[in-house]
Amino acid sequence: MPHLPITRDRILDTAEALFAERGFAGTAVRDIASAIDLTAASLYNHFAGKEALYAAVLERGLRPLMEVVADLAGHEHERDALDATLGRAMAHLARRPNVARLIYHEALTGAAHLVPLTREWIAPILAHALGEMKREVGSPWAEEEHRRVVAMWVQLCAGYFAVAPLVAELLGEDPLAPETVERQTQFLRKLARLIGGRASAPAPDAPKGETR
Amino acid sequence: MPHLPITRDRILDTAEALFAERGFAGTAVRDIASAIDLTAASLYNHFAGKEALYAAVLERGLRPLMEVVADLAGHEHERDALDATLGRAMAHLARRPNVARLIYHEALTGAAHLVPLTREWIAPILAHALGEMKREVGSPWAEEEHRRVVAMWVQLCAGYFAVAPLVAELLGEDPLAPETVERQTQFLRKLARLIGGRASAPAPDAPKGETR
Amino acid sequence: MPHLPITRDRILDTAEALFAERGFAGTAVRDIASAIDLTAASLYNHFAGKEALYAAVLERGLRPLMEVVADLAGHEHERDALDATLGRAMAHLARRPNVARLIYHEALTGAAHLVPLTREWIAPILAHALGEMKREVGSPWAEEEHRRVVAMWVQLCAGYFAVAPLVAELLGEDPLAPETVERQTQFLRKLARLIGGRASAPAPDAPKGETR
Amino acid sequence: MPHLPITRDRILDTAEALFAERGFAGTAVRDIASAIDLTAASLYNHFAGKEALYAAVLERGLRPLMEVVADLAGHEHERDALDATLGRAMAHLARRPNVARLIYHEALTGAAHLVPLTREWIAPILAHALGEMKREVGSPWAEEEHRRVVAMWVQLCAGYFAVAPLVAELLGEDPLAPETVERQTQFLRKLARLIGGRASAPAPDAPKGETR
DNA sequence: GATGAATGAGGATTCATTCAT
DNA sequence: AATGAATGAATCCTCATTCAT
Repeated sequence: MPHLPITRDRILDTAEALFAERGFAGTAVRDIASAIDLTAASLYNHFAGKEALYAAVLERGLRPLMEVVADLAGHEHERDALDATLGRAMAHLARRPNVARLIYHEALTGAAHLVPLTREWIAPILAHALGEMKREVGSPWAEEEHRRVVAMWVQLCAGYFAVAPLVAELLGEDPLAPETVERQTQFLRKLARLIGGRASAPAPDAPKGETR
Repeated sequence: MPHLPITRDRILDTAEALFAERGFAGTAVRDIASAIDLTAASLYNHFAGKEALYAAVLERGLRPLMEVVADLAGHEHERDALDATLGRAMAHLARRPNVARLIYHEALTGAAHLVPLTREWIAPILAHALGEMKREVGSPWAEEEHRRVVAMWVQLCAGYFAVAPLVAELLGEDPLAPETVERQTQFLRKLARLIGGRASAPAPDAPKGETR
Repeated sequence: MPHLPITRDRILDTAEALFAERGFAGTAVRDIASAIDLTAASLYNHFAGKEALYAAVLERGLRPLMEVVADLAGHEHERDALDATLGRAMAHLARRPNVARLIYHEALTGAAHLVPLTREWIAPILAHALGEMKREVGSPWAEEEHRRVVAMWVQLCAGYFAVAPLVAELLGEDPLAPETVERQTQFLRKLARLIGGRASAPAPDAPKGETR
Repeated sequence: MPHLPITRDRILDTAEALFAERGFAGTAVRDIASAIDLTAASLYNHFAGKEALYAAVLERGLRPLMEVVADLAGHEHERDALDATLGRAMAHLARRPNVARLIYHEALTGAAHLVPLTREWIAPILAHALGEMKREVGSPWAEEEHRRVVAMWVQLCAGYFAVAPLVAELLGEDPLAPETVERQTQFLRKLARLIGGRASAPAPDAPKGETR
């Protein structure tokens, strides 16, 4: 049972929020520090610099997400695999919407920090997913299109949370509210069924737990 | 037949590229200026400031895109409307991929500049699109889901170009190459057919021109 | 006929004085700037950075000194060559005592900036001087000692000005006052005669001009 | 038989090395501390501050040197006094070359820390030395020049070690190697004989012990 | 004695912007 | 139009120092 988050974690929390909101260049170290009543100088007792802090934020944010997805890879052969993947990924992102935004910030600005991480994690996951899709029967997608399908799901899951602020503004609903997330998840599952993804054939039934 | 682009346009071009690449905060006025062998000071003879320049870039980039979409709204009732929309939007974005990235930068950082523009343009377009969808027969989507469908298409069109740099890095293909864009467009059309969008029912036939 | 020194030169002047007084690490860019009623930011319109400014100071200070010495090399064969060298070098250093101090600062801290300059200038001069000494007749110095003789003269000329502040403090006389410099020069000439330097044998007569 | 040097001495050793290398302003307390696997904070358990540490370094470095010279003053009347002085001073400085560099750093930067020490030590020594020189018979030096002679010897002894790094770089020999030091010492003794210092007349014979 | 954490005071550098020329 | 020069406000970061543990 953890106590109050220790300083280092509080810094990471704040930094994550600000980096997600303003991007790397738009975020001042001093702002991160002062958001938790710290001096910028003090922050340097915990992180070597802005870059190092940013890297730590990304690492901490992406690792669990990668693990969620990688974990899925293990149960892929089950019927409702895609349903479960969508559920868990959406649940995870709903709890850490900033991670989605960080990913998009990175993707937009060249992904310098992302590439090393993704080389390590995304590549194997992608390979696995593509393998699964190939084995699928009755899929409407040609093998050449499989990567596009994967990319589509990423866009629809992560992108939903990444652009949430704009959606909130335009549509007047809170995209992060639990019910909204749930509705979006159901929407994605319906989409999955319509386009005959891996889990298309049998059972849109399992209640599956959205992870803690 | 345009001559050498006059200074103002060259500034806009460069600014668009840099803002798209680095975001607003990450782009220095001096970098924009020196990219076309100009002093930062000179740039102020053409634009009132960084903000004004950024606004001009957005305006110039978004207006034609809006018009493309708005134009579609006028011929919506035609059979292959969605197909045509996808084709034109993708073609437009392929020519101005930076616009997509600008949109995403904006969406990620609160969309302060985007909101006024979108209030003016997006709202009516969205309303129209929703109207069309409602009139559709045999659609698998409940009315509650219509907005999600629209958002999905936006994500899949603009998002594709926005995250192009990362895709290029990860997939090793050039997402902006004409053939790649064409394949992605075909992919989206296939998706449209599978999920029974507005144009789903009847005829996936017309060849329609991709503009320019 | 030059007018008021242009800003860039005034910066160099001030920087030279402060670097000579406090060393590189001990000198704040802001102090240099404010000494001529400039903002630190303004200084960056003239020099790329502290390092670049320092390099420019060294370059500007050392080049004429090198030329004085190199020039001597051309008239080495004359009788009173060493006398003339001492006179000119001392006169030059008396006008730019900061240069001597800069050299010593550099020598003490690793000479990172000095080495490239000296490789280019000192090496040939040293070679020439050694050649002259070897040709000398009746010299009390073995060839192995020639380099030590040269080093000695450098120490006694430049060193005199470099440690001038301490001398001033300890001895209570102003080492930079013209009469004091003249007396030190005479002292060195006497020393030269005593140790039978290159020009020792014949004529301590020439009136030699101390350069402009 | 000394054990492992206790912390205080290790700090002084490291500080001496770094101050000699980089000067006072260029040396960070943290660097001194971390060089012996200590925290900067811990260093404050041993010294009141950077200034105090620097003063302690100077004190520890200069006192023995002063004593060597002062000791000489006691045996001045002996024939080979200057020979012995040179030998001991060079031997001492060869073992503590950093001291020479510290002295020069001080001399260059105003000698704020040096002046109090020198007032106390140098003044009497200087007075004594001058007295000895005056008593000398057959000296080529006028009384007015005596102080210059003393200053010359200081420059040639201490200066040799102070600028050693630059010499090493330029001449490609290690100025601190025992043989090199010995050769330089012999050179200075020869110089002493040539210019008829105090010990000029008689015997360059004494075996002299290089002190401790 | 040692240290993690905190901090005020700089310190180098960047940046958007202005203005006289 | 263009620019060199200037600048206030930041921005990232370092440093010497303190203090509770």
